[in-house]
Amino acid sequence: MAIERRPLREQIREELLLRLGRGDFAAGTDVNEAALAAELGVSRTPLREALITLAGEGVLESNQGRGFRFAPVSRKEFRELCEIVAALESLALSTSDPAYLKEIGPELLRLANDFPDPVAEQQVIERHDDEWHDLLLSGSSNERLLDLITSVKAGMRRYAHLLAGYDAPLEREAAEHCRVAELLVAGDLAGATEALRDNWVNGMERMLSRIP
Amino acid sequence: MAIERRPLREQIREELLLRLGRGDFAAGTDVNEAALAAELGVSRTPLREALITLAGEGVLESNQGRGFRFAPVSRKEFRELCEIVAALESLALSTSDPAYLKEIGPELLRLANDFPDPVAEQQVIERHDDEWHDLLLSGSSNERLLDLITSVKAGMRRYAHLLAGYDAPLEREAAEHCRVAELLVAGDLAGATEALRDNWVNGMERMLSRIP
DNA sequence: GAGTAATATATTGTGCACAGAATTCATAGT
DNA sequence: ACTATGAATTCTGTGCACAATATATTACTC
Repeated sequence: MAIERRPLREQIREELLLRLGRGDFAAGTDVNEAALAAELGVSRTPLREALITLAGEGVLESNQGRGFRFAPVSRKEFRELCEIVAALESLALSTSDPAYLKEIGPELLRLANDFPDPVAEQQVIERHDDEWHDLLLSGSSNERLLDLITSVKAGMRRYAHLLAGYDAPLEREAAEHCRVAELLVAGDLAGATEALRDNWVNGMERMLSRIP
Repeated sequence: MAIERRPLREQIREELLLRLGRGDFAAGTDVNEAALAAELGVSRTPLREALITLAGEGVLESNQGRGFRFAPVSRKEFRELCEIVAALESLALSTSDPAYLKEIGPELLRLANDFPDPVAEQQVIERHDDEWHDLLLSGSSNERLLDLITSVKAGMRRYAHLLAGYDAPLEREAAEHCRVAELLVAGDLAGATEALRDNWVNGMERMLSRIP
């Protein structure tokens, strides 16, 4: 058994994000610290530390005396988050080394074409999508930017389960990823950046209808 | 006496950011929780909560078993932060209501021309600059974006005291602010966005030499 | 019966204590 | 003198307890 040698607060944070992605927590509901701590088998102290981290990422809101609650979801906020991530990923891509991007282009193309089956679990699909974006941005030397993107994306997890079982857009998503990869192979960095932004905007529009 | 009715962790966070801006903490040094808590007159619990928040904003780093330390500064990271804020503020400005921007244009112009005396305290200059940027972005309806910008700027506080007493660039900063405001009054939103990005890039270059 | 005051309950915010890890210091051995 | 080993110390990570605040319930008046 590989014993975990990391602060509990980080493990708790990841566990909560996992459950959030599964839709275990309803948006807008209060967090009962004692109950949740007992369920996780930890004390309130590291749990609260994880909650504070998540509040900083926009997953939770905190009110004086009322503790934490899962931030409500809305079309408006989803649009806001997509716009932010689009801008940040565009920045990361446009400041990456073109030579490196050309090099990983084929791999990106392969991953895009190798999109998982629509009947696959939501988790699998998400992981595959994340993998593609991570590879795409792996050439950026702006570490702060990559951290920030990760953080903002954590805030988008709240919307993950709302879009489960939505197969139709998968092909379009794959097609758009291919387009980005092809432009990179062709050495057109500006075009690829534009295509990436379009991917986010289009993906956003596709998903918006599923949000209350 | 106005009794504070907010969580201690938030008050502590602000106090630490204030001291950081004054250069009270050397970059790269460890935080001694017990000592700092005693100095602030609070217990370690809310202090740690504040430290965790600041770590999420990039002000601090945390290592297992070694606690927190003030993140080291570097030209590379300063450049990264400027690029990020430039992109985020550009996004905020470009998605603002043009009519509103035209309306506040004159006020922005007035503020830009009314730049404080170079001999003024660093604090005063910073506050004035922040005020201008806040007003500029006040037309954005993307609340998440505004929060994010605030958070990233908090991470830049570590560089504030390194740039104290640097009068020469003040005029150029003012001139560039004027240019943004004039373009907004003229109704050229795209141009203003571009000018704002230039302001960040130029400001970055101006300051880079002062960083080790 | 509705509205308000008073009480009880539940839950957070903060302080505190202890165990365990990391660092420092001392000591012994080569 | 230098390295290595081990003890002592410092400090973090986590659990726990209490006080303050918010919420729910009851009692009471009109």
